[in-house]
Amino acid sequence: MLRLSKLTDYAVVVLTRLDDAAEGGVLTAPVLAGNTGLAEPTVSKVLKILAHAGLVEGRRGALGGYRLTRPLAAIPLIEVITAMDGPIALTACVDNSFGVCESESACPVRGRWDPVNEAIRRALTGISIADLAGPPAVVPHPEPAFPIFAAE
Amino acid sequence: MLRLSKLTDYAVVVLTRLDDAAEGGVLTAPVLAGNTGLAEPTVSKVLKILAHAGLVEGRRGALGGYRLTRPLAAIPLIEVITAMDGPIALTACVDNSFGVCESESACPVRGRWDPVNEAIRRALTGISIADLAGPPAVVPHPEPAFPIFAAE
DNA sequence: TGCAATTAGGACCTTGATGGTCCGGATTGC
DNA sequence: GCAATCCGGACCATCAAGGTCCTAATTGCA
Repeated sequence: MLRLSKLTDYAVVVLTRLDDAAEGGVLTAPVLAGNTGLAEPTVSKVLKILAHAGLVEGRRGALGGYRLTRPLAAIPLIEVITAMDGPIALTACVDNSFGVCESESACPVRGRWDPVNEAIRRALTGISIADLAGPPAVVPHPEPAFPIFAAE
Repeated sequence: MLRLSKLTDYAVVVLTRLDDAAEGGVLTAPVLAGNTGLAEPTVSKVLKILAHAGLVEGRRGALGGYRLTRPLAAIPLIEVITAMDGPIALTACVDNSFGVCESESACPVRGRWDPVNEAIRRALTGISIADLAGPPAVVPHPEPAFPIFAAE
């Protein structure tokens, strides 16, 4: 499906909600869980990963919480995806690790996926979380009366 | 990881090998399995899916086999990915199917993934299988002495 | 007409990653 | 000292992907 994980989706949602915090203020995981409608442990997990990637900052103790380290506009989408899902690599034999592919000599596309990854990487670098969150422009889903999408 | 399935990888390999067939000639699944180093049932599965998508054509009976319906250069990568992995949709709530997301009203990125999908789709449309298979240009993997890539 | 080769279309099982929860420890403010 | 909160990890369940196999349907040839 070429889909990214739900955690990444959650991460984007949490990040946008985290933007609601007052200047310098922090939001706790339970509060964010309430705002997003996600389960609290899940939100915690997402925040921990994001904190590890340096996208958010956690402050412990009473009055603790999380806050963004940068404005949403300064966070490219690819950074969130990389943090949550790991590096973009469409196939196993695409990174420079050899020896994993038993039919290496017979493989005609060896090392050929790199440009594809690059193309996707470029496409994802130009989009920031702010682009995803807003502006509160026209919602491209004007009340579809029935599901157009054919389930896979 | 934002990776596509192995089957898709196999599909690309099989397609490029299928290109080796003489003009109008066909290759059987066992032969292709031998050429690619993949297991025969797996190759069969891939070919069946590709045939269903109209990318290859199967001919039954003795002297049967598979052949390409188009030259590799006329097959965009995205078509293979769509055939093997299904439509490109990064998140569950991205297609026009509603009602699956319980926190729909609270979700600030609702419908916002579409441009992302579009960006990726565009990036993948410009690449053909022929681009992946060849030309037999410089291999971008000149014998790396050690793995540079940090395993996830 | 019968037989062999081959694709077509599934069913089936196994395995691994993902999603999600929980617990103990460390830190901070009151 | 106590309560609130993050931090780090372990843990388990679920589900889709990967892979194999079996039974038709079709085709060419003897």
